Formats: sequence, C-alpha cells, structure tokens
Amino acid sequence: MARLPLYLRALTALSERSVPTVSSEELAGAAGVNSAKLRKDFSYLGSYGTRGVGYDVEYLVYQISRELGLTQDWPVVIVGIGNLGAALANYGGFASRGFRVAALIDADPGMTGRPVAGIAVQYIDELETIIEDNGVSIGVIATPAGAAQQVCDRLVEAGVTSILNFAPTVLSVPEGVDVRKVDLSIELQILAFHEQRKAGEASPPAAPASIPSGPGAPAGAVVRGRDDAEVRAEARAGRDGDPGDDLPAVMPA
Amino acid sequence: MARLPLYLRALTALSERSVPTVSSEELAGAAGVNSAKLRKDFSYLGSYGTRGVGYDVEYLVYQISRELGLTQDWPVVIVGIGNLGAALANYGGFASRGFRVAALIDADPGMTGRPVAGIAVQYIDELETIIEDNGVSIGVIATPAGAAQQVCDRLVEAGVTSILNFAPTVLSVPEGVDVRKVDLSIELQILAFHEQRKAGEASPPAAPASIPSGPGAPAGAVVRGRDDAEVRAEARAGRDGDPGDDLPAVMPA
DNA sequence: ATGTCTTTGTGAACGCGTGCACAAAGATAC
DNA sequence: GTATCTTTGTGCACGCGTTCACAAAGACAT
Repeated sequence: MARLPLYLRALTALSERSVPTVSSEELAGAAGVNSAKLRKDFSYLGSYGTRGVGYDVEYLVYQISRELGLTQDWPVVIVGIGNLGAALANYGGFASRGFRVAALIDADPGMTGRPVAGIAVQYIDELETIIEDNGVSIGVIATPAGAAQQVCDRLVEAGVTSILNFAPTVLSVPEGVDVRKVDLSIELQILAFHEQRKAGEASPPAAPASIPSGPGAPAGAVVRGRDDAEVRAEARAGRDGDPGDDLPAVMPA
Repeated sequence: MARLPLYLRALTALSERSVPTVSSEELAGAAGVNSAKLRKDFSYLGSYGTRGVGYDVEYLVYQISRELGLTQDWPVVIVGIGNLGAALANYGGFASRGFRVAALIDADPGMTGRPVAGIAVQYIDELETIIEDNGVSIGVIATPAGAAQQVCDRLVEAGVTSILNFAPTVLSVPEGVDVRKVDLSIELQILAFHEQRKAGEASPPAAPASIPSGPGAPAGAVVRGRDDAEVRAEARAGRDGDPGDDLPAVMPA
C-alpha cells in the first residue's frame, strides 16, 4: 500500500487544523485518489470508520503511523555526500517522521570529518562498523552510478535490507532486500515523452519543413534530423561509422 | 511506457562498448525486466528486430530517443534554489540527454544573481517572462511545500505543461498538464513499511515484553507504546487532549 | 422509539499489465 | 538448396488493482 503515506500526510494536515473527523470523500479529494479506493485501503488496514460520520482523524493518524512503522525511529545512512547527498542530509523530510540520519559516508578522504547538516562525514571504510553499531537497516545511495552497485553490495553484506537508490543504475540485490529507485533523468524523460505527444497531437500546423515522416510515425518526430531508413542502413552496414557522435541528442551516460 | 528510459540507458551502455546487437533476453536482464515484456514494448513501438539475431543497438537507441522526444532539447526551469534545487541544478542528468537548464528561479531576493551551477539565479517575478521567452514547457518545483501549488499555478499559467514536483504536496493542475512527483519521505516510509513487515515475520522471538497485541495485529506492532483501544477511546472523547504531542513519532509537516 | 439521512464497507465487473508458450521468420552451416 | 537453430513477435490466459454501485450501519432529528 504505497498510498498510506499520502493519506497520512493529508490526515496530519487535518489534525493540525484540529479537524475531528473526515469523510472518505473529503480525504480522498485531499490525497488525490478515488474515495472507494481509499475506503478499501482502510478496510484492508482493519481500521474502522463510523458510518454516517466518517473517520476519526487522530485515530487514523495513529493507525497508519503504526502500520508504516513510524512509531519507532529508523536510523538511516546516506552514502555519497556530493551535491545530492548533501541536499538529502539537509532535507527536513528525513529528520522528521521517525527517520534519523545516523551517518553520512563518502569515499572521498577529503570529505572525511567535514560537517554536513551538522553531521561529520565518515570515510567509507567505516561503513560496516557504522551499520552494525547503529543497527541500520535502511541505506540511501547517492553516489555516482559507477560506485552504486559496489556500495549496495557492502550495505547489504553489512545487514541493510532496504535501499533507496538515487544513482542511475539498476541494482541487483539478493532476495529479501527491498530497493526503491529515484531517478531524475527517467522522470524527465517520461515528461518529455508526454510533452512530445501533446505537441504532436495539438499542433500539426507547426510542423517545420523537413524530411517527410513515414506513415504511422508520431508527428513529433518531425524534429529529427535524419531519416529512419538512413540510420538503420548505416547501423546495419557493419558499424563502420564512429559510434557515439552520430546520434547527436543521445547522452554519454 | 515508463520503461523506455530504462532500455535506453542499457542500450547506451552497450553502444559505448560497441556491441552491435543484443537479444531481448540480454537486454531484459540488463534492464531488470522480463524479456517478453521487453519484446512487447518494442513491438508497440513499431521497432523491428531480426529473428535469429536480436536487435540492432544503434538503431534502437535512435528509435527510443526519438520516441522519447530526446532528439530535440527541452529547456527546463528549476524553481526553488534551496539545497535540493541547487543539487538538481548541479546534477549531470539534467544537462545531458537533451535537457537544458534554461533558468533557476527563487523567491528569495537574496539569491538573485548568485551563480548556481554556473547559472545566475533569477527572481521569481521574472518567471512568466523566462517561460515565454525560452519556450519552456517543463518545470521543476523544488520549493517548500507551502509555495508549491502557487508556483505550480504560475508555471501552468505561463505555459508550462509538464511539471516535476519535489515538494511534498499533491498539486492540482488543469487537464492536459502532466505532473510527476518525487517524494523522498514517501519513499522512505514505504521502505520502513516493508522493513517492519520483514522484522515482524522474521523474528517473533525478538518481541519485547509489552502490551499483548490483539489477534491479527502484525507482529511489528509490538513496538508501539499504547494500546489501540486506549488511543481510540481518547480520540473519541471529544478531543480534550492536546493534539500533536500525544502521538510521539508523528511528524509536524 | 421511529424514521430519515449520511457514510461506510464490500461484492462484483471491468480493464490492464504481465508472463507463458509457441509459431513464424530469418540466419547460418553444410 | 536444404536443414537446423536461434530469436523475434504475439495470441492467450491469469491475476491484480480499480471502480461502480448498493446494502448495512450508525447518527441525528422528531
């Protein structure tokens, strides 16, 4: 149930405004979901609302917090204190809600000892010790892509069973270890995809003079500089051309 | 098809190693998906592989790039240059792959003119002008939660039709505008949820002496400090108690 | 106490994405 | 030219999540 945190946030807001009860309809609106879905979620959870009235806000907040395991606090380590790692360390969302940054770890010796968000960065050799001493079971990877799998392996080996991965790599982990991925470029690419579709459907008059696009090709494709067949033929021709700079808009990593 | 970026990344890696072709099986392995799924995805895309051989790497890279709209470059603006916004501006994943940071915008006048990642931060009054002058259609919101909806409205009004939201809020947007959300606390909470379930199932002997948990309650619930009925009763009693400090592990925002 | 009204909880249908399994297609060797 | 072998493309069935719609349940007014 990935929606529980959403409900919790909406409920907390209501709680602060001292609203005693909410109907499934209201809460669903605030969380941006269907009301029937919300009711079903709560019924799976075992929570009981009151028919004719709604759900008791405080009670639900407590129930969901408990279900999510937020009544205990979870020590987390952040590995890779670059731009992103530092931002994460400073991010308030970590500190609150039962999550405590137990340590910041970096592979650059120059970082060691430097305080980030009030916590001294530790060298990566200490990783295993830190995990074990603090009973850390959640690790955050904010390293470059190349180091991610390696760090992941060490975390898992040391006892971490949940990983939040910000590096643009697919991590392979043993059974029983959970990985969640946050990938900025992928999100952007998905947006670009939809954006292109919108542009293609909306403004056929905006099509610039170019190579005639084949039938079935989306209208957004007119921006491309080369014909499909051309590229395909070249690619098939034994790859004599220099691979890498013949596809301009494609990134290096 | 949210998997295309994943494929693209794997394919690009292969391309750099000058691998001419891949089978669906290999590529699926690298992307961490089922091979049948991958083949079906590609067939929807209209791409043709060669039976008995596999897919041509270069051709696929080009096709997917085109499908995702990566053959043109997309100017994006980042609004809210705090820790996270600055990290995003510095993040390499933006600059490459057809995305160009057109502007950094912040509501703090003290930030105006300060260079972040080589780009001078602009004051939020310029938002509309920037969007229109640069033809920006993708906006990134990295503001505090309170300002997010407001910024969102201005972005949309100015012509942005795709938004990547890092603020912990549900944004409401008109039809036709795409929003993707990246929420760190939610990711962590989901991990904690699974973590708790694992702990509950795995180590029943580890249950500390506590209030007897009711039947059907997950074992992880033993960590809680108060009984269900107790909280429920109190919550129902007209909310005489101080709301907010009686639920220890629950966060303020 | 009774009736009405609101809102929950859930049975059932729908749709979609996933994965299996196999036939068609092309390459490669002989 | 024929046979074999690899790998794609896809028909089909399964399972899950979503949504509709309605009956049961409780509150509230009379």
